[in-house]
Amino acid sequence: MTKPRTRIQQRNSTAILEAALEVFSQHGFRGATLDQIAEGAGLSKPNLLYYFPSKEAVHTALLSKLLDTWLDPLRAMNPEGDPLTEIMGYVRRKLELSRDFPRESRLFANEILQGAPRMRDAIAGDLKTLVDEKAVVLLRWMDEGRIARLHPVHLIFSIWALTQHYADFDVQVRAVLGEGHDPFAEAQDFLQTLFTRLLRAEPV
Amino acid sequence: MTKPRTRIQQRNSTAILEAALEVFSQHGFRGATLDQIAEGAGLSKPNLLYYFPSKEAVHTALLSKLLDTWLDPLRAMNPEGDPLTEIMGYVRRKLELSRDFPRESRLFANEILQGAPRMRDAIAGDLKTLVDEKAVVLLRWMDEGRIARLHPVHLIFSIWALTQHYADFDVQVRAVLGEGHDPFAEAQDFLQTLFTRLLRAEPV
DNA sequence: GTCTATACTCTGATAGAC
DNA sequence: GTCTATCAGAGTATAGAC
Repeated sequence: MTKPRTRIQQRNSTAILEAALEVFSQHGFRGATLDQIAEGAGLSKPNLLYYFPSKEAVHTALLSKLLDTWLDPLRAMNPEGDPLTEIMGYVRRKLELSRDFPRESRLFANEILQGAPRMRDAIAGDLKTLVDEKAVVLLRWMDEGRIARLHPVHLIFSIWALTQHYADFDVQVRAVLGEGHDPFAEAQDFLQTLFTRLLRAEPV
Repeated sequence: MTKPRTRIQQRNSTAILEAALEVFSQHGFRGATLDQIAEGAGLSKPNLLYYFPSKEAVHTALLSKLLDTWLDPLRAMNPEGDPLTEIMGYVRRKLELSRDFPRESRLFANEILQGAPRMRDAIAGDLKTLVDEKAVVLLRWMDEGRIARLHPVHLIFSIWALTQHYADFDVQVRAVLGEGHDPFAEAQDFLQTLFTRLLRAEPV
């Protein structure tokens, strides 16, 4: 169902993927059921399987759309820009992704938690390539003394960990903060401060 | 099966919980099956259900042991100690937990990802209480000018996010780093640097 | 205390009427 | 393109022999 032609097909395909995102992101691949997805999409189970040949196919369709979106903010980090501006922009965009697409974040988290059985290649391939490329840029900035010296790949990990935490552990974050908080607004401030302090070039 | 009496019961109970940890941490509650757990424990499925009345009971037994262990490092942060030493000690111990008990970390992550259906109370209760208590200590240290001023609860979140990332996203971390790395040793160095820079009291 | 056999439900997937 | 009916297998749980 890669190229839906009619409007009905378009609508149902979209409804299925939307419902599947909801279910897979909450229960993981094995914990999700076609019944739940079909109900969420307002279709019968056989009708769902008319659009996608199997549960696996629905999941794969979701994942393959995901990685690209996920990496866009890192791709957008400009090697020719101002280091601190570029890195802070990356942090901000990544946190916005967590805020606006928490289910996608959790879908990804579930996949990695389970050992990435359906994403191993993409991670060891496209993802690693992009990170290596950006690590070179970060290293150059460090060599030029424009940001503090740190392990560039772990620096990227730290951005992932801190931003995704607010999507993946949202329930815990809200429970611990208590009432009357805006977790993402506070996180934006906090991470701004954190990375500014971390990256400020050392006075030599 | 809270108080096993014979040695066989002790051994089987332990084997079940060990196997269940393996399965639940990888597939989440709904994705895990008693078949897998029974096989891992070397028991028949009915025999497993002799020790625990239901799948739910096995899962609950695991979770209730977990939270305490998980909070110990934070509890151990001494209000009377040297601020930087205490916080860095907490970071180190938390990362060691990730390294030594990655399955427990993933079990916890799965539970939170799924909206913490079986841990909501514990999180809004014991966990929040402990965090609030330690946040007061951190605030005092900040007021005394002994560490930099930051939102204390988000500071704790950042420690959780950064340390748990190395357990929960282990597959991704290793894939991106490539061969010839010791993720946890590198993380120890990296986080040491990160938090030292972050917390160094501002020259006023 | 432990096992075999089995009841019963859920799940992914298919067949075939409309 | 969509539905009803249905299947085979997996899933949780129980009964009852030993």
